[in-house]
Amino acid sequence: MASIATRPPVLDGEICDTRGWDAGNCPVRDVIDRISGKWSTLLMEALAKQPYRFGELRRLVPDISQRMLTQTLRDLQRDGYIDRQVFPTKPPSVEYSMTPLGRSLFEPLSKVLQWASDNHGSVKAARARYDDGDLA
Amino acid sequence: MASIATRPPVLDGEICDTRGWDAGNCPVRDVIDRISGKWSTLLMEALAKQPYRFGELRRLVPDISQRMLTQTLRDLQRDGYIDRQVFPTKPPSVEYSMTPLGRSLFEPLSKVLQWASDNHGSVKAARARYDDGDLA
DNA sequence: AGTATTAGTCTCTTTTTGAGACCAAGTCTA
DNA sequence: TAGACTTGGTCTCAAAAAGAGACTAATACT
Repeated sequence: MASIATRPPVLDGEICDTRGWDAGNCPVRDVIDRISGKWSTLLMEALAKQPYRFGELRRLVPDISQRMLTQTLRDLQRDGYIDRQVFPTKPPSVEYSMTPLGRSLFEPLSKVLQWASDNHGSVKAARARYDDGDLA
Repeated sequence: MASIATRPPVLDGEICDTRGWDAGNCPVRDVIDRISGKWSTLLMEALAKQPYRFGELRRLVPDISQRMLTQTLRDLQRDGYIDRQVFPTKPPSVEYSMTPLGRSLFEPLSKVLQWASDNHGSVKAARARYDDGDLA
């Protein structure tokens, strides 16, 4: 009922029906939630090029804490994107490298990274516009 | 010096030189950090299909809080990915829709989403393997 | 009068993240 | 030989972010 003025029509649940999109129980979310952290893509980008050791990654990403580096690497390893190999030296050294699964994910992911690089200007411009307060 | 056993060689800063990759001052991070939140991709995915109103999005993503919905939408709007249009009805209704910039980002992004959907099984398998504790 | 709607904001609690000390075992330096 | 430095972490504590839920104003419906 109701029909309030010129309001756009309500289209309940159409998305769900069209592609079976149940946001609450979604395999895509299960995967994406893990790689959408602040550090995941950054570390993937590094390891996509070559294997790195713990300390090297820490120097490469200067503003990550050891705690988050450890944890993010573990998460990526758990999901099968990277491999962890311990060299029994003194002190022991640990090398992280990308798995085939990781590389297969990084392929589409790198396209997003490329987009970000290409369109950084547009995004900065949009931010400036928004911050100048023209909400008209 | 040192030369500790069979340890892989240290390749300091190679990544930086090769592609000018300064993780601390990186335009890619500036863009990625915003869209890598827990809810950003989810809302983009919804709005890529059609415009939605605030309450519709809330119902569509049942486990998002109003607070985070408001904030994530504002962030996406600020970066120019979505548009916010207020209809002066009583009570007022607000419609969110994707901008051309948003669509252009969603193109590569949807590939990652597709990958997640396709490879959910492999990721779950990797997790099971890891959790079974075979760190051999 | 009472209830429901809209799109939020405000406060309070819980979770996540960041900063930094600390660890063992060995190597290098003085 | 004492002291400092290296490795890849873990532990604790403080700060920041996120979640839960109450609350708002103006109006419509019952």
